[in-house]
Amino acid sequence: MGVHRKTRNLELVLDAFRNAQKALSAQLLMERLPTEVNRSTVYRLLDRLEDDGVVHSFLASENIKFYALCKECTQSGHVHSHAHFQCNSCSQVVCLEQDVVVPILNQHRVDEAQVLLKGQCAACMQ
Amino acid sequence: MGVHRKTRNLELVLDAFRNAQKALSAQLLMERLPTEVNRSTVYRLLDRLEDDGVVHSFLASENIKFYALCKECTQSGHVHSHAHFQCNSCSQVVCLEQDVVVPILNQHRVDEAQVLLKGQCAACMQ
DNA sequence: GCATTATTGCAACACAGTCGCATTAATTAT
DNA sequence: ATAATTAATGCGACTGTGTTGCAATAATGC
Repeated sequence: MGVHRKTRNLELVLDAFRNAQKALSAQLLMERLPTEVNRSTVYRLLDRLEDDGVVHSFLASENIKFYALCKECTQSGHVHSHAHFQCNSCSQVVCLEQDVVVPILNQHRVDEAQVLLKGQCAACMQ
Repeated sequence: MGVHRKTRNLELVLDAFRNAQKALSAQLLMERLPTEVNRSTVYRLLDRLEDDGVVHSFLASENIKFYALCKECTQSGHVHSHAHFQCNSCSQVVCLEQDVVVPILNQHRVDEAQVLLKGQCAACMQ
């Protein structure tokens, strides 16, 4: 787990993710924190949490990195064959249950698959 | 096709993609152009080519947008269920032939799937 | 050739994310 | 409990990708 101290900021970040129940960008995360936390600190916390297998990250629209709590990851390596969904209307991002069938390639060795499905979420289709 | 003029820069960009035979970021593209072309111009050309269905774009590592020539796209809409592969060692990005099986979701309507496979390419495995 | 207007280059900007460094605070040893 | 250690933080400056307004340039149609 590396060296860690149980700081207030760390708890705030984890609480935010638990309450959100979805993926958050650094920006969205900061907006959800009850007290202001420095931008650098937030990025550093996210990096650490990712290293420790607590959250995973992936890219969504507009070149923005999203983070979400991991369910099946260990520190030794992230396992993220599950897909992510982003709504083109409200931009919300969620982790999906579905695993993605990673094609077998003879020219390359695939270690990881990042899958982002885009479309409309239930709320925005009404 | 919108309104277009056959400019030297446009030809240079298209030639670069044809010669590259792989996906390029704006940065990589500029490095491959025989004469210097302004950064804004390059981005504007890429936007236009994407609108016209000539190239498609997707995000790779480090939040960098890559572009590649389209083979089956029309102006009316891009079709990109094929996957992309990026090598973790040399960072090269290529389009794969394989189509991706997009899972069926009852909570969302999926319009598009962005799939980035990451690992090691043949050249880097030696 | 001339007029029209798309394209270009420039400079300034916006934004996500990073880094060095001095300060603060969580943990450990005494 | 107090002091020492060092991880975590905040700040400011910075990097890199991508965008935008505007004046100058050049491709096209006549």
